[in-house]
Amino acid sequence: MVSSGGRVPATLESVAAAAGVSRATASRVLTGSPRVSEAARDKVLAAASSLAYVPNAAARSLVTRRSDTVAFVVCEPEEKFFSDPFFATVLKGAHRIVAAHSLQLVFVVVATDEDRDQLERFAAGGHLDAAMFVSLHGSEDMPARLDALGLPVVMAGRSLDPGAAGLPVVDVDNAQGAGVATRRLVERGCRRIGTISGPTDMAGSMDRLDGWREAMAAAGRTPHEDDVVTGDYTVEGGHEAMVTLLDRGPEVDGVFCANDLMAAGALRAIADRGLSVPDDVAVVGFDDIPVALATQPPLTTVHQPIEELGRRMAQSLVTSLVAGEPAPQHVRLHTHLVVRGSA
Amino acid sequence: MVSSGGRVPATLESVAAAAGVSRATASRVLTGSPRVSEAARDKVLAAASSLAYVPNAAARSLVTRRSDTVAFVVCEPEEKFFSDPFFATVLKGAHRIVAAHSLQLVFVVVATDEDRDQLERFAAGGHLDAAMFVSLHGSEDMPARLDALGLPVVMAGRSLDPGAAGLPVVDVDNAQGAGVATRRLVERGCRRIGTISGPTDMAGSMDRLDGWREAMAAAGRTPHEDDVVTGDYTVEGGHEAMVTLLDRGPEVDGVFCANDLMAAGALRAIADRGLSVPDDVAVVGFDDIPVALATQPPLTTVHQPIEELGRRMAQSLVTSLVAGEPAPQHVRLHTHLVVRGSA
DNA sequence: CTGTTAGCGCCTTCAC
DNA sequence: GTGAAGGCGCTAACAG
Repeated sequence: MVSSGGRVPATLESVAAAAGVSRATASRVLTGSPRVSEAARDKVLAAASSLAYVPNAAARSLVTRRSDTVAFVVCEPEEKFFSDPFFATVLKGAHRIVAAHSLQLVFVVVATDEDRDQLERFAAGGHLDAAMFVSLHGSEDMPARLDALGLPVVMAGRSLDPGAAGLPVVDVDNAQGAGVATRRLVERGCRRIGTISGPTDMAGSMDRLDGWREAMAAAGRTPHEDDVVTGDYTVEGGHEAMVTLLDRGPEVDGVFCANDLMAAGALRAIADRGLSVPDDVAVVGFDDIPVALATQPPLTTVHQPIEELGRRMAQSLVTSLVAGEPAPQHVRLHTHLVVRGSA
Repeated sequence: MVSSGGRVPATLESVAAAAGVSRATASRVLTGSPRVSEAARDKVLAAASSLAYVPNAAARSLVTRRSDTVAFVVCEPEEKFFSDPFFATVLKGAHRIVAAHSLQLVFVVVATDEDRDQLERFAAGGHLDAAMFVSLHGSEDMPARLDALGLPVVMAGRSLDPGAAGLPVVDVDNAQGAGVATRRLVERGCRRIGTISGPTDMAGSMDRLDGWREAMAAAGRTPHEDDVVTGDYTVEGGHEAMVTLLDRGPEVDGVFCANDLMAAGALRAIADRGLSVPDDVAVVGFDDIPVALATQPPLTTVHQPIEELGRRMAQSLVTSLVAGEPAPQHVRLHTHLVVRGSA
């Protein structure tokens, strides 16, 4: 408490002096080395606390060659991602685990090739000990590039980049989730079931589309290509896509949307047409974010454990960082259907 | 390109050697010092690029005593904040500016006193050059504590902590925005206008409530205390609050909600009652986040420039960090009413 | 304009 | 168990 507004930074040197021991011993105590006597330990600890000692991060990092920093990388060429609560929830989960291990989380956005190079040198410069990736589009190569630098890496969902094959992934069974959603529509008695898919350059989108296709086939349906419209995971995109779907086939009476935001947009398009949900058109979403409760009617949707996704990614990095063990190659989380009013 | 998967970290020393100059000169070139000859500069730059040299952050930080790191601090005792897109949007704006100045953004959540102490020592340890705060509840003292450490600080919205008086703030005129919203309800002909406020321990919530009160008074209305219900900025909270409002006064025909998420919940409660919006009850929200487009009907709401809020906060820190100038004490952004279907 | 000389604060062999 | 000494990679005077 001595130096509250303290202008004196207190170094290991001063702590050692105050404790009447050498710098080496003080260091041993502070890093938790076992080879120190009780007495010395007590004196050092007392001195450190009375001087409000805080180890200098840079100095430590310089010699340990670790930054105790983990990156949360958002690969977002189109910046739509941010308005999706999905993103914040993953971040929250990741932060929780990372903080519990006294690591710091740096937030990085990669949109341009310049950003990519900058991130790579950032990592090469020793700023980073590991990185987790979210919202991977197309053949994003940053996971592979950082992996090549020797950093532990993990991705939320597969990457379409061939170079990323074999890197740790945390995801849910998108195809299965989509299948459950589609089956709900079938069992409800929908005659013509369409789908609004996510961007075609994202693995998860494609898996959900496949899930829809498979479930349709399993139900003996042979969907027309007109019943598939590609969206962009936004409310507006979902609205537009639904308009298209309705224009192409006014008899559509069931729709599986690849995320809740698009489902919310679809709901609005349906209402604009004077149609009612779920009687005229039943709608199922994916994610189960808060907006699913705010729509009219509330959304029937495929729940995925978003926060846990973030936790598991962080856990994966911590495992290979702290424990030094290899990270699990693929963690797959479970989804389940939450039935509300829209289907 | 030589050492792509390079095991050789390349130091300033090696660059200098390769360029045939001293370490000092190499350093001057790399830090952009003017006092270097063309020739030397070229040789150093060539050597650096051919060796894929990346300066070691820790070493530099150790001597410059700057970390080039800015913290984005979320003071969130109740962790509801994350599901609000508001949060992600501020983060996005802040990141943009921070990245443009080659600073890194570390993401910090403060929920417990332990977190507070940890953040303080993190800052004291030289990890941080500045910090911006978001979602300030009650008398959160971290802004003041970091300020006491000598770090530039900025807050999104006022803090109720007396110690934070005088610290830089970026916000909108909440009272005015609430007033515009309320007036809309009055002009629409609503007879009994209620409000769902935000948490009472947040300055912005109280300002919006005041704005409602003032506008009511200006319109010659003397609202009953029953017409004020405190919410928590979540969809569920808004739903509950609306139920209460309707129970207490079924004649309520206008409601100002302190944010869009609560407005979305209110919409649902109204629909559950078999009432229609805006004919039976008109609703105005605050924020203008994407969910405002997803509700049925879409929300009439007070737009605030959320991303700009983040940009301005970052700008404030950059100003006092890079330019060394004092940050603007109070930046106030503008709001405006966006009329959609709900009022 | 450039090289030389000192550390920045800390961890870590290496002897004792 | 403990101290002495060296050096991580870089910048910043200080001379020339």
